[in-house]
Amino acid sequence: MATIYDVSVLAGVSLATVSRVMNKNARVSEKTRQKVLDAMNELGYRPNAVAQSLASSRSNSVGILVSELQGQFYGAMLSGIEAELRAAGKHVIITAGHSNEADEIDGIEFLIDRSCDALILHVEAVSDDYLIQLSKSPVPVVLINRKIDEISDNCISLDNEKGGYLATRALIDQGHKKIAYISGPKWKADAQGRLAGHRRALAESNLDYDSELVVEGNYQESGGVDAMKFLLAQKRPFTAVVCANDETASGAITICRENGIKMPEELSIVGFDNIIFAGHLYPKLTTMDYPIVEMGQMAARLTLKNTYQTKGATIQNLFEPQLVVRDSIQPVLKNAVDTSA
Amino acid sequence: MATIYDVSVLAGVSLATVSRVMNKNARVSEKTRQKVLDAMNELGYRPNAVAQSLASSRSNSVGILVSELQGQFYGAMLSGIEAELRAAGKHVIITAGHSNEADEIDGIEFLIDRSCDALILHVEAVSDDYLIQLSKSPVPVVLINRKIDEISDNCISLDNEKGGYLATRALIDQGHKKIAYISGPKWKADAQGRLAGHRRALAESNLDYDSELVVEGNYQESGGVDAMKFLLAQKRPFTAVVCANDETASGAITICRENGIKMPEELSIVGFDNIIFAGHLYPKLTTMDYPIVEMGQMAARLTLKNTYQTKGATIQNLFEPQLVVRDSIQPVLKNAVDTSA
DNA sequence: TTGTAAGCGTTATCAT
DNA sequence: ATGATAACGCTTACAA
Repeated sequence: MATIYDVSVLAGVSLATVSRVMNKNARVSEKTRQKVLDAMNELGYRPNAVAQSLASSRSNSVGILVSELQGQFYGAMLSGIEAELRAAGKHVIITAGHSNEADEIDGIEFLIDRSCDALILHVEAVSDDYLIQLSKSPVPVVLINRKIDEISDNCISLDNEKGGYLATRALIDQGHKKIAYISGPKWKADAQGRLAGHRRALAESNLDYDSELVVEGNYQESGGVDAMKFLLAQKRPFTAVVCANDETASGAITICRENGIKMPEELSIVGFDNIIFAGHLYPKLTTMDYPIVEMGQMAARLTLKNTYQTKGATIQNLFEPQLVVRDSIQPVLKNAVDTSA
Repeated sequence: MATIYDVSVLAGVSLATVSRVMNKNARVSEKTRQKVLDAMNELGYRPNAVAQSLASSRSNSVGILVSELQGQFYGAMLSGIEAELRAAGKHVIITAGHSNEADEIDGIEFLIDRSCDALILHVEAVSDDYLIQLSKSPVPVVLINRKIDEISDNCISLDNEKGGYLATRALIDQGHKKIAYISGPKWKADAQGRLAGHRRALAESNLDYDSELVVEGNYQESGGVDAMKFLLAQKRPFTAVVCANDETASGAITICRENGIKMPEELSIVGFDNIIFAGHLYPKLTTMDYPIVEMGQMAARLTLKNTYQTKGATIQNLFEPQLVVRDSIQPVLKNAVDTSA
């Protein structure tokens, strides 16, 4: 592999000059510029990124930490970020935090150690304090799906509480009174927010909050499956269920169908996230749109602005979820799930 | 940020000694070892990964290139790889190739420039020659979902042709004779393989290959949607359709339902990949299982073996797809899609 | 077992 | 506009 030295020799100039033509900033005479460029071509020269990083403590790449590599939500988020960054000529280093503190910290340190120019994090387990501290370090950080007041400028987040509220509200507006809820893992902030919104909607309409109808899932199909089995086994009537995300809803729907429950006639369902699949479920899922691709782009844009001085970008820190009405809800009739079946 | 120098001073030893305790290989007296460890702790020392890479041309991380960050298939693949590698203490740098040659090459060079110790690639656009050439370079390469004879030891692939064959065969066995096919992008090798298998199954049973019933999709829901619309508009009868992957099937199913076509009574459908969602579609999708998680793990294991001398690993290069029967197919009756509807 | 010192391939500060 | 040369933080012969 040719080095900058080889190029300098072939071009008959100094190392410094070669470096200058690579980093377009400094002025170099057009003539020597060409000589150098030619030499580079002839040698098939490619700068050693590691050496560049060491010398300049920049890397032209931003580190991304996401909870899981799997899942439509994360996939969409990564796509949004990557597309925007790549368009700006930046590269992306992605790693996973697995929703647990040790892995998240490990991942963050890995990214920093690779001298990423900036970080975009979707972290769940790590504490606010840690992040506040982190944001004081030299490497710019953008948080996605998390809002911390002290560093709110660096947060791109969704109003989860409002989403939970709107989801439940959609059901209440259709006359539902017994509304079950399959939550995400309760230690997660977004799961808490959504559930809080659910409770607010209930309270606002003077509906009781029945803790027996609230069960914790895992944001995955399997959680929806288990939770719905549990709800049905309880034989406690409900006419609608809001699921903390679409995967959960999908699992729940599967179990309902296996139990011969007609949707939406006998049971209305609303999901959360509006992943691509939501529109292909049967019944097509009414859900809260989580503009995760746009938010990913926004996070990237914020990074570009903070770190690479890209200008002209308007930053939107808080996004609003929006109800997407499809086929999975309908007005309540006398259609409580027959718990004696 | 503390450097190795700070540690050496505090511990009262030389740089080399500190380096030695970090790289457990060389022998260091237990006493000095402790002194160094203490100093590291006291300073909160973290080695500079970039400097390490530059000096040693190793990075303890492997580069992964995948076509898209989005999609259940890629997500599963990434998870499989990452889990295995992380368990071995290796990190992962992920980037996307977007199924086009320029981006794929760009991504590969990016990874090499980061001095990844090895590469695991899911590439589609780049030529065999390029990859053969690449595999002669110092950095070990493992290819996933691609088989190139000259470097078959480094390939972890699925027998796509057999999968296509088996999928169609399942339908033929149920008496179907008019079988439509929604392909993946025809320039992709796996799409070609699957379609070839389809044709072989047809030929074997003396069924005509009707090119009017073969339409090209994009491996996504949208492609399934468009393709099925097209097939239905043709008013050319068929009693079954095999879709080149599950997303495609999902889109196709949506359109069928919108057109009042009963599945599987009026139309049998089989997918390919067996992504998680397949079991939650309605009807539950019969599909070819693509053991992508295992294959990802295997790719990781092969990398570990080649690059880090991990031993005791048995490598399986070729995987077999397997039919997973669910609810989306049934024996043919007189149930051709009513094209006069 | 431990220390010395020469790289690794760039960038960046001074001179010129 | 160009050239020397000292970092950057670590690894690794080679000595001791």
